[in-house]
Formats: sequence, structure tokens, C-alpha cells
Amino acid sequence: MAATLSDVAQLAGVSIKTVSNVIHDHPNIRPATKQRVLDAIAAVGYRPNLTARNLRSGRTGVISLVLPTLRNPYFAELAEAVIEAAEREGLSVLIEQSRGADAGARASTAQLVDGMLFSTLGSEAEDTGLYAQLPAGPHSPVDHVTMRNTEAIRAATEHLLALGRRRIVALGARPGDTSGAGSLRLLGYRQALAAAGLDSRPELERAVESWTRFDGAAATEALLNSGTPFDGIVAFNDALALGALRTLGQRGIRVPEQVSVIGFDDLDDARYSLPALTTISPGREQIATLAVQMLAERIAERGEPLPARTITVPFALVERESTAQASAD
Amino acid sequence: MAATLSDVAQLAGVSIKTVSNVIHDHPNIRPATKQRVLDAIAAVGYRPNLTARNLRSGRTGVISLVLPTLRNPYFAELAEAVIEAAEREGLSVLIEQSRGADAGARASTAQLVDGMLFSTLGSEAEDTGLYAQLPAGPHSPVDHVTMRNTEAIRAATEHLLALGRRRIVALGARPGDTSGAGSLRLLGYRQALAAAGLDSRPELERAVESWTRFDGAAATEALLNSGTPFDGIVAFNDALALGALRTLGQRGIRVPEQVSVIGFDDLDDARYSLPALTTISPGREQIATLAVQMLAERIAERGEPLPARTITVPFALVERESTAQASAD
DNA sequence: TTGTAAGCGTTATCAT
DNA sequence: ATGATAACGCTTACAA
Repeated sequence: MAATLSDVAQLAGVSIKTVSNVIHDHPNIRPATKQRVLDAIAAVGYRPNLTARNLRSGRTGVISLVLPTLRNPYFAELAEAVIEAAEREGLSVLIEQSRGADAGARASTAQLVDGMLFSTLGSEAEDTGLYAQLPAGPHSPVDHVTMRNTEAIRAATEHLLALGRRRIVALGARPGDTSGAGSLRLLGYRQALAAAGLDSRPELERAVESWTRFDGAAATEALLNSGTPFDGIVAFNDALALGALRTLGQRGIRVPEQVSVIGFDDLDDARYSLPALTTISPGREQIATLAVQMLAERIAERGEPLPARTITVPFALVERESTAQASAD
Repeated sequence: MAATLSDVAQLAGVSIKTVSNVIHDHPNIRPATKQRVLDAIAAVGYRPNLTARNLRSGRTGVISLVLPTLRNPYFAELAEAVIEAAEREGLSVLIEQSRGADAGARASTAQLVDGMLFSTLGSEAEDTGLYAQLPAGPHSPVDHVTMRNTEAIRAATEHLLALGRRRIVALGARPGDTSGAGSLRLLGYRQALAAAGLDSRPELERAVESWTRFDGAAATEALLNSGTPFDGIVAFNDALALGALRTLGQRGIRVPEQVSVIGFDDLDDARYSLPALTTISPGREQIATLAVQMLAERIAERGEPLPARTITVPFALVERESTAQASAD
């Protein structure tokens, strides 16, 4: 059995209040008493019972991170960043998978956690379906931390344009999507083309089912088979780009000599692909840090609810081999 | 403020005991009363306070998974498997990073979790350094779920031997390691060679700092530069193998025609590399399931401590392109 | 069938 | 400077 406050108090010959005072470094404790208590704590190996403390304080020190899957490196890297940011705030992270409808309702609705962080695939239906599920009810304000989807893909496209590429493929359009990340990124691609005075060509906008390496490879396969000529690929995420690289490699098409490829996410994998992938770094660490901080503030402000805030973080374009300047063509 | 048992009781005009009875589906409740209580629960939006329940029961329903990093796909995939297994047991998973010495002591020593699962990189020092840290003290029994390191790498090596490979590289030896996964795998490699009547050649046993894609690529680079001829690579994990594939691809060496490559872990990535990687599937789902089950049993048996158990799970060799039979050489 | 009350281990408000 | 004692919200003997 674990030792409790009263065990310590009894051994030290004081009341539990005094022990509690010592633990919390309250002022006004006689040094002699304090020492006696500290000795008693050491003697019985006392550790505060966090559950009891939580019941009193109404807090648990735990937040949950709800995401679709850890097998997707994007989410794994985000989770790691969140865990580290949470640690800095003195919080632990419970990871839950959002299997469709029940977006992580388990531990959360049951007040096991002080707050929740949601990360989605950025598809439209997903985001909207989420709000209904929130434990605090649909009225409570929700903060958002977002990335510059449109601007970043526009910058990515302009990067290829600056290399002299003119037949640039947009890889990853999602047909039904009109407000999610997919459509924002498609918009950025179109903006870049328009600003460069190029017509957008439907046959260069390639749709995929999901933003995975597999679909990236398959879509590139289909693209090649269609005979449509192209000299650049703006993939809407790194997984798609890595899939594209695989297919291009298999077909003997040289990157970056014949085709430039750029991705989005700056996964660890992007550094080790062949060739190493140029990509957009969306500011993952900052997103994680801000999200955790905002949640921590909200947890601290219980009662007086803060207004909903939306923060957008800056991105960076990371140049690697897949868009290196072709020496000669 | 969240509604409590007494709020519900007051509204329904019964005692909290009755409400509690309804919640726990106790027998002997008059249907009319039950309905009244259920209505009241719905009316105030009552959700049981898990923290209070935990304080009473002494359990939290949370276990922690301590691992080095989620950025390593091996651990990300394991974490996902553990989360799913835990969900089946009605447990939530808190993920903690073991940053060196303090192997996840935070939430754990503080009784926030009912039990802990450790997954390490399998290096020797790491494992031994762990036991001292365990919250329950060094006496408490610890269960182990392990994979067949030696047998699996032996099978991998024999797979290459069966393809006619004779100059097989072991990629991933860790010099200082005499009891960790590295040495067990090296042993399997040597056993296979010995059984085939081949001498083990030191120049074919390539050491690396860490089992990463980066070091796999670098070690393969060094191997090629050394001029040592070879026709097969047994990598001690998939990351090393994927790094090797990258270097071989870069150098224009064809896999599997000139060199056969096999890995260990069966990461999702192994399916999408170029060429797709043959590998050892170490039984990850089973490991996760068994580990969670054993822990759940231990949590249930509080008091009467079970003896320490060690379970070893079977492996499977997954054949893909990187060891396809070369048609002609 | 339902109610009363004790207690889980803390923290915090009073007194003293 | 320290000690009683009442909460926190729940489960569960024991009574009624």
C-alpha cells in the first residue's frame, strides 16, 4: 500500500496540514518541524496521490491528442512535437485515434483530461463533423492553429516556375473538397499559374483518393500512362511526392533533370528519399507549441471563457535535390 | 460546472445511491424510478467524474507507453498497435518519451497510471538502466514480450543463401553491444553462415552508430568505397535497409539483380520503397496485444503479484522485390 | 427498493 | 506556526 499524508503525519508527530504545507513549500514552517516531516516522507517513501489531488483541484494535468493514425508520419511527427510542447507546460498527453464518428470521445467526455487537441486530415466533412462531438458542447469556443495552405503551395508552384518549369502538375486535388486543405492548396497552385500568365489545364490537376504514398505513386502512374507531358510536380503533401518519386524512379524518369518535384510537410522522410525532396515546412513545432499553449491558457481560465482564437503560422520552403537547378536540359 | 450525482438525485427526487444504482445497472430498481433518474441524467447532461471514481477504485484506466521517439516509424507503428490493443481492454494510453535516464518517471511514479509499458531500442545499457527506475521498485516482477531476434535474422540470412548469395553483408552490428538486440541478430547471421559452411568474414560485418536510414545509407556508402565485394545485405532493421537501398540506387547498383536486400521490422515504408523491401515481420500486433493483456492481468491482480513472465512471439518472412529471384545474372 | 453515511487522499479554510 | 475539519464526487456497506 502506498503511504498517505496521514502516515507521514503520524510518523512525524504532526497533522496532515503541516505535511501538506511542507510539500507545497508554504511559508511559516519551523525549520525543525520541516526537517522532521521531510525525514518522515523519506522514511515511508511517500508520493502524493495524483488522483486525489486531481479530484480536489478539478484538473488532471492530462490533455488528449486526437488524430486519425500514428502510422502516417505526418501525425507521428506532430504527436511528438505536441508531447514535447506539453511537457514544457507540465502536461501529459493521452493519444486517441479518431475512428470516424466518435472523434476521441472516450477519455474526454469522461473528464479524464483537461482539454483536447484535434488534428485532422484536413478534409471538409471531417472538420465539420467534429464540432458536434465536442464534450463541452457546441457553444464553447474552439481555437484554431492553421498553416498557410494556399500561400505555401503558391510559393511551391512559383518555385518551379522560377526554375523554368511550365507544365506543372498539381498532385492531390480532392474532387469533393471545397473548403478543406485540399481545395486551399489547389487554389494556391492556380493562383501561381495565373500570376505567371499561364492557363490552368484540367489535365494537369490530378485527383487522388487519399494523400498517401500509395496514391501518389498510382496517380503518377496514371499520369504517365495518359501521355500528358509535364516537367514539374507540386504534390499537396510529402507522401504523395514520395510516391511520385517512386514511380518516376521506376519509369527511369530523372528528377530533377527531367521533372522537378516539390512536396508539403517536411517529413523526416523527405530528407532521405532519392532524390532528397524539396518541400514546404509548415511550421510543425510552432503549431504544436501554440496549440498546447492556447489550450493551457484555456485550462487556466476556467470560468471566464476566452474568445475563440485563430492563429496562422508561417511556412518555409526547404530546397533539396528534387528541384535542384538542372545544369543542362 | 459539470453536473454531479447529487444534482441528478435532487432533480429526480431520489438519493444519490439510487442514481448510482441506475448508472451501474444494479438490479432491484423500480422501472418508474429508473426512468425518472434517466430523464434527470439526460436533463442535466450528467457525466460521471472519472477522477472521483478513480480515487474510490484506486484505478485510472490509463497505462503509459514509454518509448524513445515517435519519429521512428517502428515506434509509431508499435504505439498504434498498443493503443488499439489497450482500447480493446478498455484502457487509454499516455505516451511518454524516455529521454535517457528518467525513463518516463513523471506520470508514472505519480500514480496517474495503472501500469507501464516500455519499448526500447534494444541496446544493452538502455534495458539495464531501466529497472532501477521502475516506480514499483526493483523487486516487483516485470513481464517481457520479445521477438525471435536470432532466429529471424538467421532465417533472413538463409533466405539470401537460398538465392545463391554467398558474400552477404550484415548491416547493423553494434560493437559495444553484447546482449541487446544487435548482438542477438548478429548471432543469427553468423549461425546461418556457419550452418551453410561459410566462414564469417569481419569485413562483411558492418557496424553503425544507430539503426537509422541515415546510418544505413552511410554504412553502405563506406562499404562500397571499401571495395569489398558483396551480393547480399541482411540489414538488422528496415531503416538500415531503406538507407542501403537509397545508396545502392544512387550508385546505380541494381536490387535485386546485383544485390539482394532484406530488412527487419516490416514497416509500412518497406512496402513502398524502390524496390519494395523483403523483410522480417516480427509480430508487432501480437506483441502489442500480449503486452497489453499481460499488463491488464497484472492490474487486475493487485495484491497477489503474478510471477514475471516472458513470452516470445513468432516471426514471418515477407518476400518482396528486393530479394526476387534474379532471372539471369 | 431505497436512503444514510463513511471513506478514498488531497487541499484549504478556518481556528488556535 | 500548526491543528481540526470540511469539502472534491464517487462507490459501497449497512440500515430502513
